[in-house]
Amino acid sequence: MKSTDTRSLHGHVVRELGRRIVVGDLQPGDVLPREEVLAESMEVSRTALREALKVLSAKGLIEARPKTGTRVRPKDAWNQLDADVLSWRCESMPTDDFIEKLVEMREIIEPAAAASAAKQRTTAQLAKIDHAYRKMEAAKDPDEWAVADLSFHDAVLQATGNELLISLFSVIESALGMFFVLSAKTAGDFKYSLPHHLKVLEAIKRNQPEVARKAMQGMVADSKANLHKKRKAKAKSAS
Amino acid sequence: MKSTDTRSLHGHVVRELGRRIVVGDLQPGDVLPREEVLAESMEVSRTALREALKVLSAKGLIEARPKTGTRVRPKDAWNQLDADVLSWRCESMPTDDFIEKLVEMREIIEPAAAASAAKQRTTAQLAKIDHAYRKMEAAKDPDEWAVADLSFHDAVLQATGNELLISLFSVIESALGMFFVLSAKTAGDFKYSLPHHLKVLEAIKRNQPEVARKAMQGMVADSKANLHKKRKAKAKSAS
DNA sequence: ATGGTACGTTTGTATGATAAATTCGCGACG
DNA sequence: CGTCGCGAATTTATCATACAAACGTACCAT
Repeated sequence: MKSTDTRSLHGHVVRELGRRIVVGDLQPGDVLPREEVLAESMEVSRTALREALKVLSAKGLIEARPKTGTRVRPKDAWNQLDADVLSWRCESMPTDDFIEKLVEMREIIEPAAAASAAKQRTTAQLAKIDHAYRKMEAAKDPDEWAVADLSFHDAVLQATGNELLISLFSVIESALGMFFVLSAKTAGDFKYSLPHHLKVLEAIKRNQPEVARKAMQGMVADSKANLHKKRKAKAKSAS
Repeated sequence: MKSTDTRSLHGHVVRELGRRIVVGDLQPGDVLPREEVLAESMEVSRTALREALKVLSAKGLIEARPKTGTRVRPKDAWNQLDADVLSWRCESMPTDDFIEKLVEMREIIEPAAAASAAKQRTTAQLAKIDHAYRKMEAAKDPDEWAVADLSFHDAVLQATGNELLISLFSVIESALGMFFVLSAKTAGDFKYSLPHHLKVLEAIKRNQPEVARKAMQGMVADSKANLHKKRKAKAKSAS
C-alpha cells in the first residue's frame, strides 16, 4: 500500500500532524494555531503547511473554516480505512485492543473472499492462486514463504473480482503486516499452515464456496491463536 | 459521510479532476498538463490547483514527480474506499456490475456486524438499537422509516465497537444510499422488512451471534432481491 | 561504447498581498 | 428590555511571482 512519503516537506508535516491527532495529542474539538504561527512552528512556509492541511482534511482528520480556525474533527469522521491513518495508529498505539479489531476485520474479509472466489474465479485467476501455493510449498526459508503467502491471499482476493474488497484487504493486511514481521521467522515450522492453504485452494478449484469459506475460517482462526501465543510469550519475556 | 465540498475553488477542481479520472476520461498512465497550463485551463491559480492535486494524490489517484510530470496511477492504487472516489463512481458509472459489488460488500459486512454486536454489545448499545427499532415501528411515512432504518443499522454497527467496521459500513451505505433514495417510497408497504429487523434485535438482545448473523443475512438477501426487482421494473419502463 | 557531467524542464517551496467568509459586538429600533 | 441588523476584526481562501531542488536527457570526453 502506498503512503505519503515523508521525504517531501509537506509530507513530513502531514505525518507529524496526523500522528499527533491519531495519537490523541491533539484531541477532537481542539483548534490548531492559525496557519501563520503553525507554519513557523513547523519551520515550513504557509504554502507547504496548507497543502498538508488539505491532505489531512481529505482524510477527515481536520476541518478548516474562516474566522473559526482549523479544528480536529470527531473520531467518527476520520477515514479509519485510510492507509496513513491506519499506519499512524499502528506506529504509536499497538494496544492489544486495536490489533484485535484488525484481526476481526480479517476474520470477516478473508472467509467471505474465499467463498466469493470459489464462485467467481476464472481459470486464469485459479492458476495464479495455484502458482502462489506451489511457491509456498517450495519455499526454502521464512522470507520466501512470507512473500508467497502474501501473494496467495492476494490472488484469492483478486479472484473475487471486487476491487472494493481488494482495497479493503490491502489496507488491513498491510496494517497487520507490521505485527507479523517476525512471526514466521520465530515459528519452529514456518510451513505449518500449508495444509490449510491447500484446502482453500482445492475448494476454490472445485467451485465450492462454503467449503472454501470454512477452510479459510480455520486458517485465520489458527493464525489468530498463533498471534495470541506470540504476544503472551513476548509479554512474559518482557516481565 | 463527509465529502469534499464543491463550493470552495480547489474543492471544485478536486471534484472535476477526480471525476475525469474515475470515469476513465483520464486513464492510468496518462500524464496531465503541467501545473501552469492546467491551472489556467481550470481558471484557478497554481496554488489552488496544487492543493487539489495533493488531495487527489492522498486518494491515490495521481502521483507527481519533478520533471516527469503528474500522472494517473493504476486503478489498484486508488483508495477505492474513499468516500469521494466512491461517490464519483456512483455519479457517472451506475452500471449494474458496480452496484453488485457494493451489495456484495453489504452482504459481507452486515451479517458479520450483527454477529459481533450480539457478542460485544453493552446494554446501552442494545438500548439504542431497540430505540431505533421502535422508531421504525412507529414510522408514519417512508421518510420517517428511512431515517429510522439507517439509525437501526448504524446502532448495530456501533455495538460492534469496531471503528474500522463502522467506517467501512458508513462508506458503503452512503454509496448504496444513492440508489435507495426512492426505493422505500415506491414500495407498497414500506414496513415489509420490520419482522427481519425484529429477529436481528431479539438475537442481539439474547446474545446469540449465529442467530443474529442468519437473521441479518436474510434481511440483506431480501433487500437485494427487492433491488433487483426495482431495477428490472425500471429497465422495462425505460424501454 | 560507456560513463559522467551540464542543461533544461517540471514540480517543490517560499513570500507577500488581496479577497472572501464568518463570528462577534455594537447600536438602533420595536 | 429584547431583538434584529449592520459593521469591524480575524482567519482562512486565493492569487501572483520568484527561486530552489530534483530528475531526465543529451552531449561530451575518455
